[in-house]
Amino acid sequence: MKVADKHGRIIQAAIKVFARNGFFNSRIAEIAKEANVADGTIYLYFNNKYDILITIFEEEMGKIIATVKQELATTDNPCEKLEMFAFQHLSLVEKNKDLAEIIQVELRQSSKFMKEYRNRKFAEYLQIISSIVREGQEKGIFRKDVMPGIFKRAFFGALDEMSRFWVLSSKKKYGVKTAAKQISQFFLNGILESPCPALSKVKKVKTRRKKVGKK
Amino acid sequence: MKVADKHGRIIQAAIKVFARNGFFNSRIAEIAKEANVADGTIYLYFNNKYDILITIFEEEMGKIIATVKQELATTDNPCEKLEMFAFQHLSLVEKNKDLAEIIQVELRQSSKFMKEYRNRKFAEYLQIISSIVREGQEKGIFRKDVMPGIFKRAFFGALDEMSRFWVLSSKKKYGVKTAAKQISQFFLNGILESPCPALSKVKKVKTRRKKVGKK
DNA sequence: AATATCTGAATGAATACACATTCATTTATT
DNA sequence: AATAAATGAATGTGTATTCATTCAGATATT
Repeated sequence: MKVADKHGRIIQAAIKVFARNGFFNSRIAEIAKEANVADGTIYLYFNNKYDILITIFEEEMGKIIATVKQELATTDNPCEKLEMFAFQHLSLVEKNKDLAEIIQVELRQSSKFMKEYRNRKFAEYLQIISSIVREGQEKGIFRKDVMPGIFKRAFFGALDEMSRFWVLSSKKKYGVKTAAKQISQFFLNGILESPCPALSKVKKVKTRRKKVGKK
Repeated sequence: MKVADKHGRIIQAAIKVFARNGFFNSRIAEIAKEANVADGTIYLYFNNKYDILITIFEEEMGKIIATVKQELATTDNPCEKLEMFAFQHLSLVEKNKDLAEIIQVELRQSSKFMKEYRNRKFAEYLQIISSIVREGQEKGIFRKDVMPGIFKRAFFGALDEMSRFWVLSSKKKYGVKTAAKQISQFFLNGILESPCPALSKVKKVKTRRKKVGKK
């Protein structure tokens, strides 16, 4: 039971190798070597190279969603939930650099199948955010004109880009806590010190123009 | 001068084909066919397949940065600049779906070179955002505790994720204007209706904890 | 307890094939 | 006629996948 669990070893090796070279530039032989397994052995556990990638996503993403949901259940304050989500997300990325890189970089391959696939799993993850927003709106804490569907993407996107920075550059200028705090504060309070001056008396009339409704 | 400009035709064909299949799943033969050119002709204009991708990025990204900078010069109100940036970004994505998909999906390939590459060009683009923030802070409009380096990523990330949604799903639930308006409002004003209740009297002491200064 | 038989997980050399790139030839331009 | 541009069939390489073979351990036979 020490050298066993080939499945797990292959997955872990693949995460490492895919993160290192990218999916298309990774050789099955390299994964096999990393896992201390023969090339052919991989095909006893996976149908093909692509199947390994899918499995990584499937198995690991599930864990993440579960972890986050569980953590959020410890408070019912929407503001705090948002901040917790940010912190959790960034922490998970930091703890699993290789996995994060694969999810961020490789799973964006435009294969039709992957598009669908990513959507399904991600929908669930994004859903967490929009639920928080709706909860906050019901409690009268969040503005009613905030569209949860847009918000969830904006919030996730902000975290995601911040992660990418870490994943790709590896030299972190900001800590997880600082980043999580800042980002959730942007979204909660905005960045305005005083009300914005000209927005009412604007006259530019350049490209953009239209109403969008006061509120 | 009608059937000429092979360079341009190849680039345009490649944008289409890469967006359709992804870089690695695209065949030179397919690009050649799409451009009405012989396979070999492509090698009269480009060193190799990868060179085509680089060129797409180099040529098109430059145009975009120029356009956005020019547009922002029409106002000196930081708030408005932020909203214009959002609108411009999303508009450009909408107008160039294929290109947007390539920049979003393909250029995230983890090849070492591309990492560096993306960074250089993107730095310039992100720089635009942080400049707006600093300008706003100097004018006393934006809060001083906002870190421009984090903000630029958060803001760009929010727009980027919104774009991805459009690029991948193609069925737009929200218009460009609505999205740009919402996203810039999130960042300017936050989403709070009333001050958040518990944040002061929080006791959870779960994972996160730290200050960041009142203001 | 010793020996024979079976089993299927693991191996890695051999296979098969897709496709980027080349270049001898053809076609257009001057 | 000379030069340049374009062609596309042929080449060669790289690598995912296969499969005949091995062999450690389980099970049966004596």
